[in-house]
Amino acid sequence: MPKSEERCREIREETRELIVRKSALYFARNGFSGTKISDLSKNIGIAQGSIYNYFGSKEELFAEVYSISDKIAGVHKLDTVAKLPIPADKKIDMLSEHIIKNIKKDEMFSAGIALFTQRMLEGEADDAFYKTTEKMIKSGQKEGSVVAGNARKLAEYYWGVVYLYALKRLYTEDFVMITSSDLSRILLRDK
Amino acid sequence: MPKSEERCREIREETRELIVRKSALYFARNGFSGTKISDLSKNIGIAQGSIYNYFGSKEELFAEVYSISDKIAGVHKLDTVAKLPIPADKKIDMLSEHIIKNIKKDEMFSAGIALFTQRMLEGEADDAFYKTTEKMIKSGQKEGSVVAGNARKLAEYYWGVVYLYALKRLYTEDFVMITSSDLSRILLRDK
Amino acid sequence: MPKSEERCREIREETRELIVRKSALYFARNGFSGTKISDLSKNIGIAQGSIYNYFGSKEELFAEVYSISDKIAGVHKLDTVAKLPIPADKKIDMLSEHIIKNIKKDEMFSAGIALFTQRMLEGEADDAFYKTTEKMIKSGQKEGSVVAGNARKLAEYYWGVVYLYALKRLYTEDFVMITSSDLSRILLRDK
Amino acid sequence: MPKSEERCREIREETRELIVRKSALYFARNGFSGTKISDLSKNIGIAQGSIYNYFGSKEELFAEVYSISDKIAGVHKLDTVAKLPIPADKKIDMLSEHIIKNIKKDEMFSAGIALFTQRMLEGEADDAFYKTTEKMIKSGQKEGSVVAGNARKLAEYYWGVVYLYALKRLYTEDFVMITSSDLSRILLRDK
DNA sequence: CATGAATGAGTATTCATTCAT
DNA sequence: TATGAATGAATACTCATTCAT
Repeated sequence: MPKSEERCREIREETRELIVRKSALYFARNGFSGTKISDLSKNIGIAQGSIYNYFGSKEELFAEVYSISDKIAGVHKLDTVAKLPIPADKKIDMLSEHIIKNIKKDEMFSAGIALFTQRMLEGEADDAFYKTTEKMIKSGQKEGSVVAGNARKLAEYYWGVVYLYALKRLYTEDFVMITSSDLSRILLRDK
Repeated sequence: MPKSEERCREIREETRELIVRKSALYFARNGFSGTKISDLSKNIGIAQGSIYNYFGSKEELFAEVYSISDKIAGVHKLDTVAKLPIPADKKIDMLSEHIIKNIKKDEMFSAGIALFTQRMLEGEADDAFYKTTEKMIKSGQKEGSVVAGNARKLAEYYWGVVYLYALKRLYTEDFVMITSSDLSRILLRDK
Repeated sequence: MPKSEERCREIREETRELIVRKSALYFARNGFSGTKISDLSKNIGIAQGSIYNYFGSKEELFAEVYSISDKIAGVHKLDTVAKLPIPADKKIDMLSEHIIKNIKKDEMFSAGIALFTQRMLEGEADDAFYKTTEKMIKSGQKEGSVVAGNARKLAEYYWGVVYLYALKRLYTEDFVMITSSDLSRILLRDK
Repeated sequence: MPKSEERCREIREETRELIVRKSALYFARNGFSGTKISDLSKNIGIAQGSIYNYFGSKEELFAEVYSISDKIAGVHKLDTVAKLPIPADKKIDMLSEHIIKNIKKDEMFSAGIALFTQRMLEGEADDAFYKTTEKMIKSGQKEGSVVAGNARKLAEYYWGVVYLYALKRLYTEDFVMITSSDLSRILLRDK
């Protein structure tokens, strides 16, 4: 019965995915210690024991969530944008627009950003990510559109602010969102 | 012979203060759930039981820490600055310098900021604080030194960035600090 | 495959019942403060944590034990006896025989009586219970078989003595039990 | 300064006495485990530490309280009454009157009775006490004034009821007291 | 001796994890 | 594989006792 076996794997994959996504939101909001497996399972709508059919431990689940936070946040989009044959300031505007739009409409995006950045803060995550931003910044500085200053600092600053608004989105209903041009202005000179 | 009542109160006050200050740093770093009373007591250098001579529960201690986070961060300094008879851009520069200097040299300041802002995020803290910043921003906008835009948004943005670097300071050794003029630039037009 | 929901409820009900019954004996003997959850769990034969799957706290468990003490003691039997179409002195004799027999043979009965009466002493329990006894006493007084005196006083006295021997049964091996006619004589005139 | 030394011992003796008496009431009401040193000290009006200047431990204090419970209850009065050259029924009436009067007017008497009887229940206390009562009962039986039955049983029964009303007095305001003749009737035939 | 803050062993409670069904 | 009751190690909290003043 190859078909049923196939279907089985599918279901398994779906459940696993469900767990990871729902957990991501919970972990992003409450942190590792602030998240109880019992809460998680209630939130997901499965039994506590079931989680352990997919992940060996809370830590393992968290690691998985961490490791896909970049996918959730769609961080690879950055590379796509970075490679476009357009001026750096355009790239930065595109990026900012993309980010602000997604923070507004997609809670999961915010969770991804929050987790990904926390991972970065703890020195675990992909340095390549900052490197790409730095490159964009340096091009912009050469082109005269980006403010002066250490490129690494500016990259950290830019993403820090993104993290900040992802957090705000996750924690409160009631805050005033910045615009994509506010965000871009971190890097871009006033015109 | 009983201890002098005066001396007794003094001792209590000192110990209480010690507990709160040391706990603040710990809570700021590890959050509520991530903080164990046993760790705290080790860190403070007193017995676990002693903490309960001053606070009824971990939650109560945390509430106290939260409630004094503004004092730890010295938030009232903002009022002093706001009242000075100088242009808004000068005030903002002074404020930014004060903040950046303290984040660099005083971990406790960062802890205060972090806790205070989290409290704000949870909608518990003093709105008056933002209000003061907003006023400064509006004056600056009239004077032409501050960028256009909703004052509340700008205030939240400014303090958000402060929070961000307080967090960075608390979590990692290794990050590139922004300058006070980077911080001021959130509000001030490029010259 | 999930356990049948029916079976689950059954298991829960059984375990809950087991905990309450075994705890009742322990609480009756040692009081609230004298009872440790660790002792209870050892005595019941389950893990400490399991108790907390059924009761939120030691206090809650105690309250439950208290609240069913009347069922444990089978206090409703009193109503049955009270309604029989026989003279009051016969009813009283039947009641006394029932009580003395059960104190002798059933430790749990004694525990129920002890807890129920303590609850009464604390003013929490069912007054209806005394009322029924009072009625029986008043009938007996009209019929000339019961001693003169305030019916409430006699009822309290009668049940007080029952409580006393329940306590003796719980605390010591070595005491001289009264007979059912000793007990009845509290209410009945000498013939 | 022999006088001052004398006075010193006196004060010490008074404080010790105060502790024991106040503790007796507390222990009688709440039992050993239900009594906290902190409550005790608050209740007595001295510091916790001070109690340890007089007693080595909570257990030692309790033992002291236990050991004087007979003095508190004035149990030796029983011997005095027993030796009077009057019929047993008169003795019993006198005893009952004394007991009921004191339960009504003196909480401390009730505490003494409660503790003394509990000690008896635990098999620690003075058997001589029951023996005296038994003798009185046996005389009364010979004289025809006391009901038939095992003297030990009757003695335990009589004092059990005394204990019961001492407890009621300690726990509640609101109960109907028996009369001394109710109490005597446990032992005496109806006339 | 009196005091009350400090102590830490003991007790209550939580929660990640296991396992029989 | 899904379930949720059971587990016990980890954690929060209490309280008898000590001790510097």
